[in-house]
Amino acid sequence: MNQYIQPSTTTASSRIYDILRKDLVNGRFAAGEKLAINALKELYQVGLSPLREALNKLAAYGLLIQENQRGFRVPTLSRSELDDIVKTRLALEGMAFEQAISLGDAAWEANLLAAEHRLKCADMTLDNDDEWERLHTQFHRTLVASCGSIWSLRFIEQLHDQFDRYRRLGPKMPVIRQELDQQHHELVALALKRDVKAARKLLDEHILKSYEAALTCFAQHG
Amino acid sequence: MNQYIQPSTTTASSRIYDILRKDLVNGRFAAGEKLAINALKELYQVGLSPLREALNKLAAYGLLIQENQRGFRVPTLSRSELDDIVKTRLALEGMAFEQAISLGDAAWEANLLAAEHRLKCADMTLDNDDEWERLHTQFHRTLVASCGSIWSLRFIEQLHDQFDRYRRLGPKMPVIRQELDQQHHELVALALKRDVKAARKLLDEHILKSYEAALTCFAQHG
DNA sequence: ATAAGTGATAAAATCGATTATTTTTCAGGA
DNA sequence: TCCTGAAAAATAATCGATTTTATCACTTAT
Repeated sequence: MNQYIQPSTTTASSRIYDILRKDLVNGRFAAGEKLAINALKELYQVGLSPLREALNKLAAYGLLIQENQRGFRVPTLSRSELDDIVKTRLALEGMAFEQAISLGDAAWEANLLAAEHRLKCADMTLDNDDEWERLHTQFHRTLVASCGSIWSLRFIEQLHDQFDRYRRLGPKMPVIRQELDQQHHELVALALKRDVKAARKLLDEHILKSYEAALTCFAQHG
Repeated sequence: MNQYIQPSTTTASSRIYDILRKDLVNGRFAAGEKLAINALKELYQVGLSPLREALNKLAAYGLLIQENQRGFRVPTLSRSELDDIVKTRLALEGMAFEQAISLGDAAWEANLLAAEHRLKCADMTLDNDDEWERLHTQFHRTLVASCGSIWSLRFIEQLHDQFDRYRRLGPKMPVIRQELDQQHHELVALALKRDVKAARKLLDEHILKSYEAALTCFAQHG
């Protein structure tokens, strides 16, 4: 494992960080909203110091905006930023996937099959969205895990969180969702066949299709 | 300006963040070293709360490693990580530069010429390394500034900081330095000519040459 | 009617002290 | 001599209170 991953025993600060990160990605707070620190303190039943440390980390990570003497705000959403996120994902994730296919060993293949299977199982049980989201994130992480670039993986994860802020706002789209699920399967198949070209092409399509889905969040909301 | 930039009035936390970030990039603390928070408190004459907030942000940014209940450490340096940083820079910065040349307007051209000129002036006065570093960073930031992708710019800046941790450890190399300075001038010339292909090629060479210089930090140290 | 000032209120940032955890030290036993 | 584990010391994390800064409602002057 690499030195940039944190765990070991857990602190109030890291716990609240994980929770807030998830809540921010899930759109629990409105875009542009100012976070009232004292309210958060009550809401999450946590002290001021660990809370502020978590908020500071989230701001450095890009899930919050920090303005000196004015606390923290949720970043606004815009079509142009979504476009940027998607373009950057296409480039970074595409390269990483190609590398991952070239470099991936048997353990990676096994992880990939396992991640796909777990995701498929979660697809069946229609409730428990949270769990599906977790497995979906894990699946995409596994796709590129063997690319060999710690920094690319880091950036890709950050972009996924940003992208998901948009995607999870939109309405459920069973048709698109089904197509995306189908692509998950095909991505694994192409990856295992080491068909770099075709896999890359399909990943691009996959990202663009989910972009399509994410775009609908503007139709509904602002 | 974009919402991810912070300024306005300044707090103890943001002040100490800027200082620590610079000191970390400059190698003031040894790689792998554990930071004694109380010592930092004395050293920078700052309270515990703002200091911890700054450290948390730096950890999220990648200039520190945070381990629960064990405080903060300076990330170690390794050949393989440097390779990763350089490869990722080549990809991200290369794309961004191509875009920047395509999209840059007259204001960008003016900024570019200004940044180059300031850097050249700093080249003359051999003392004041800090100022040169600042202008050098600013020059490279300007090169890609008009690429249109907030997220790429963000990642590129992060990678520059990481790269500079290595570069600034090595010995001064006047010959390579002179070649790099020459390339700065040529990069501007090609960018203004909108010669995307040649500019991209030169930027790649530029990054690889500074990689060469950064590599020497391993010859000296570990 | 608008703009600039003023005081009250709310909120953010910071401090000093306390609590929890890790690390070190050292005595006792194999 | 080398473990082992308990006590002591050091350090990280957190809390509660204080200070500083922004915000809002209101007054006064242009």
